[in-house]
Amino acid sequence: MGRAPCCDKANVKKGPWSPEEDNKLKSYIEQHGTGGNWIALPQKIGLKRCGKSCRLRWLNYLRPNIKHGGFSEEEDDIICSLYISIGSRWSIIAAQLPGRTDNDIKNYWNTRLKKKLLGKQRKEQQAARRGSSIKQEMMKRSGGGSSMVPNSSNNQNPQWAPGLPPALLAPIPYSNQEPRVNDHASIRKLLIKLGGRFSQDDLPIQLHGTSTHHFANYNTSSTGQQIYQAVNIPTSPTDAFNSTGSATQFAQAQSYVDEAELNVLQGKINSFPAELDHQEIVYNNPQGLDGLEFLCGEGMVDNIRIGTSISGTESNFWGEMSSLVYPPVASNYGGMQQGTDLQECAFGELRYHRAN
DNA sequence: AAGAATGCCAACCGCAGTGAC
DNA sequence: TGTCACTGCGGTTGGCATTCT
Repeated sequence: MGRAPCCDKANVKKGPWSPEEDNKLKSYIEQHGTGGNWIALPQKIGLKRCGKSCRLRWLNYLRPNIKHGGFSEEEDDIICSLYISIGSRWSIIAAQLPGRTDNDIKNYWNTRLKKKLLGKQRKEQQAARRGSSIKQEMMKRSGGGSSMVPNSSNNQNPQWAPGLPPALLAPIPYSNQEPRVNDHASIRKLLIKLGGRFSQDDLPIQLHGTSTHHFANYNTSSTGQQIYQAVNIPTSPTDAFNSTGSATQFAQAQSYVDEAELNVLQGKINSFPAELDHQEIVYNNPQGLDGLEFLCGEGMVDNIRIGTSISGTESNFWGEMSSLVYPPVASNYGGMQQGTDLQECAFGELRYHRAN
């Protein structure tokens, strides 16, 4: 049985909104609120629009404190980091950028940011190509073994190596002659760069050590591996929050600053089971990798998607992978394990938005 | 200067989740 | 417990603006 249409399509206006329509909608909502029923709203105010259309217009354009265009580099970084972490969950990403809408971010990603990263990837490929030929030449001369597995002597950043997933440590088979980003150093550099400042062309890579509300700090563990801590961002809210739809509410919390709603939200967050870990989150979110082929090659993503490494081991791969992918923004591993910090962290972010 | 190509963004569409009954 | 209506989300499209040839 098909679903009944939400409105009479024949009598509904489509296309761009006129200033009159905007005024009607805006003034009504400002005075009366949405009334919790978007479908009925256009009839109430005499608009020949679908309720969904009204909602979209309000959320994406008429709502107060909406910012359009002019994305800062910090916002770029946040978007990229979150995209790597959680994929195209635009509403969640938007929740981390006050004043931005999911539609705005989605458009920005599709039209500019992705291309920007692609451009960087191409640069990396070219650099990697040059680098690998030099490396090969050196290996020939020294008669050395595998060039793909880094070790402390040839790794520019030996501290980073322990966190490498097997798939990144192993050579990736590829069929065509076009060199892809399967060169370890290139992947590492690219991912580190993606985890750091996306906007800067030149190394050295600058990680977020400065205090922003998203990237508060990162520490160095006893093993020397960098551990990132996101103070305000919950780890993958969609999956981290339970199935009551609270992720959606979290995403909206930035704009709906009604105290009652915040209280409801806090209740949901407080009931959140915090035992989920990164592995589960990423494992259950294979679609989060969609579109990332351009970052590390399709073969890599396929391997990631099916949850197996080149070596055939699955055990620790996701944990390692997530530690690689998550870092700058969404990782609060310790907090997740403790099962409490996420709640505080999530609500801290809400407080932040509310304060703004 | 004009047409074509590309970029950009607002809006639409359809699906999935959720709650009410 | 099942059905239905509503909401929210992500993908896609249409059309205007800008750039290129």
